Amino acid sequence: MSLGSCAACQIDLGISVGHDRISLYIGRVPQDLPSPTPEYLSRLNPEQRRAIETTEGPLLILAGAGTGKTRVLTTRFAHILLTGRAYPSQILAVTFTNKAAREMRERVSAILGEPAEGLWLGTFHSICARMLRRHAEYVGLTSSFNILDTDDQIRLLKQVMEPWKIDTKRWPQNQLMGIIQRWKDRGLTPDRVTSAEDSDFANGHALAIYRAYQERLIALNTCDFGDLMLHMTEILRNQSNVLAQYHRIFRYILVDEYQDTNTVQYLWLRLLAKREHGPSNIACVGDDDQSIYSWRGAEVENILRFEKDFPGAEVVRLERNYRSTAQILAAAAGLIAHNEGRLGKTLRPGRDDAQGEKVQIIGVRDSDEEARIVGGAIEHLRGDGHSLSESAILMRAGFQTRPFEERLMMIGIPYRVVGGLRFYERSEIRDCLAYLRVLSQPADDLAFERIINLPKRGVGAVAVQKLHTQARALPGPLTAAVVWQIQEGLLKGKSKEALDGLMAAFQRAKATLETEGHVVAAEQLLEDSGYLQMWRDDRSVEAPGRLDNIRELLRALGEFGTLQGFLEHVALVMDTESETSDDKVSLMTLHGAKGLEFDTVFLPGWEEGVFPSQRSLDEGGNRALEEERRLAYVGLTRARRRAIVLHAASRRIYANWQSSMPSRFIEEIPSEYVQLTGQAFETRRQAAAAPSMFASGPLTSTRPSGFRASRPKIHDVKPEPTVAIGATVFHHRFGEGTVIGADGSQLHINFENGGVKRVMANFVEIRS
DNA sequence: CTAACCGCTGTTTTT
DNA sequence: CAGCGGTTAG
Repeated sequence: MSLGSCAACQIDLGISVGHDRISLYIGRVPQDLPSPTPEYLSRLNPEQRRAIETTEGPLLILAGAGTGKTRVLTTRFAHILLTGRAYPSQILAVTFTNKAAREMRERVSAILGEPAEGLWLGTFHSICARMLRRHAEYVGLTSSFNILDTDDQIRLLKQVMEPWKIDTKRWPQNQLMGIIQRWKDRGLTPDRVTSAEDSDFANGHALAIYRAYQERLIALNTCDFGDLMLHMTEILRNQSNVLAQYHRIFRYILVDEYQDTNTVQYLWLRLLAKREHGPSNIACVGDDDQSIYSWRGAEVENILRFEKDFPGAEVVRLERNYRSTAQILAAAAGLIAHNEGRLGKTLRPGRDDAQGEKVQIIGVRDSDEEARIVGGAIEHLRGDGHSLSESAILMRAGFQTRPFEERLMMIGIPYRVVGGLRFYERSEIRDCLAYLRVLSQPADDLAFERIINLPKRGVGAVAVQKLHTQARALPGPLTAAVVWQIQEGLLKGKSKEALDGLMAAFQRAKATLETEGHVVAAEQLLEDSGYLQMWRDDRSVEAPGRLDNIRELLRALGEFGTLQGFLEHVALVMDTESETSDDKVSLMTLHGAKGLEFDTVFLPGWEEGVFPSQRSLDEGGNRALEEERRLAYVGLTRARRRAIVLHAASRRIYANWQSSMPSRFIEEIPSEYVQLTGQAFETRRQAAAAPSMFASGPLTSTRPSGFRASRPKIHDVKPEPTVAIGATVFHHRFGEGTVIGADGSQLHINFENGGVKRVMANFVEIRS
């Protein structure tokens, strides 16, 4: 994005045409808006207006679910512009998702009546990337640095770890990656990690490896995601001239989803917001009750602490909910009230609708029945004229979609799984991207390694290893090592031919890039390197589809002015705008559902161990439980009219059946807003009678984490019966059968009409 | 350097 | 159960 500058006001601007247009527009404001209440401020409630009209000084907007948060944020943005307080380029607006950024941009445009361009509006990462390209040299990068994906990060770390000879069985690199990321989330460069922050990972080598990893990233002229924030924050901390420059630019700062900010994001914001003279015009919108990303480094404390960080901050609470029925709101409020350490907010119905339906809680036998009931209910709703896109099935984990997909497929209901594998994550796309990355940035060894033997060129691991040694000696990137080896005649036979050809392809593409542009160059590179031919020769069923995807990639490439612009888009945006127009039921995780709403929401799998997830509880104790509860709250508040919670008495986890208890969250919803159906009564009574789970269950467990026994346990609702071989038993699904063997509590039963099956003993009734 | 096999390990994922 | 990574055998 090229920025113009405006001599008159001494600041960087967006596209200067935009500047002219906006300033003209602002100049007309008094005539255009004669009434004291401009149109865009009408029909807002008093709190919302306060959140918009309090433009000066720090402001925290606590916006509960469905209280018009996005509307407030966008109107505030527009209000600042329309009242002439700032030019578009003087407002910094940060979101977490590209979707939120896009939405905000569109809605601001709608209020302004023209496209909003040249704004500092985007995700934390995209804005940092944009800044970092300008100041890359301060951290030893050049402005054309590449951004690595998670896959490359792990591969790079693996390489870096090698000299330490660490037993990756005991100390998996994924875990170390996690530690490094947490450090980055907290704004800790290797130099800032104190001994107190250090990890005992691999006998205390973690920090040294982190340092080496960072050095390697710089050498490759690359960044991982965390670096975008970390480097930029470091620059703002150390380079007062750079910081001053941004202080001059940004008059107003808007932050969305503040409860999800991590420490670096907080530090970055604080640096930008706190200026030597003048107030901090920073407005943060968030909801502590919807903080569900602590496992990714988010610190709820940031929002809880806001008034201390920014003394004199105003706090506005948005509590009028315009989304859900009174019943759903009351149920959700009752549930979330079980959390401690909240800022405290009570959602009130904002519209005078009827009360609506109670939250339905349905107990079922197993996951098949759960899917059958949900499928049936959706069919029913469709029969009553409701469109499928108004229903969603929200679950704790991605793999839970499986039975629902099967069922919906069987009964012929179209569905869409949101958050599955994304376009840019497909292997053929990543291969192509690797080619393009090398073209744009020959020092990107990771990209080069991915494609050096793809298609197969007879360059194996051994050869690559040799190149690495070579590259280290030179020192330089792998591509340079290859060129050198060819020149020196160190390569022979097939591998020489192959690498010669590959390097020539890059050379030609580079030339074409200059003369005919990046699209032609990309196409030529993929052709000359033999990559496209590889798929054409592939006789498998997927091959044609993959070629289609590559064609799509090239088409998308054409939408960008430069190769680098495109690569940045891919790295940061990752999301391909999916067709939302089709009438389909949405299946997604609760995390994926944040910010969305549906008339009807199905919430399956509300069982102890599943939701709240046993793993969370084991690892994070009470903190994690509260986060799980917030997740449940997010789930319930997605529903406009109907929320249906389901729980199964037994569920197949991996290989075997496990009986499970209803989630404690079900208990926690006040009973007056709930309607129980099916076996719920039964199971809950059993649960209450069974000593334990609710009172002193695994919540406070001191069991060491990571131990295999910590996986979801079998909750013995009934005492385990002892069954003799030869006994006749009855099973609710398979009918009568004869016990022919046993394996612990698992019985081998020969059923009359189902053959031999293995069944847990407490699932059968003994007949004789 | 590839192909077959064993054994382990299973959340959530805005960027 | 199933997918992946790592090892081993050809």
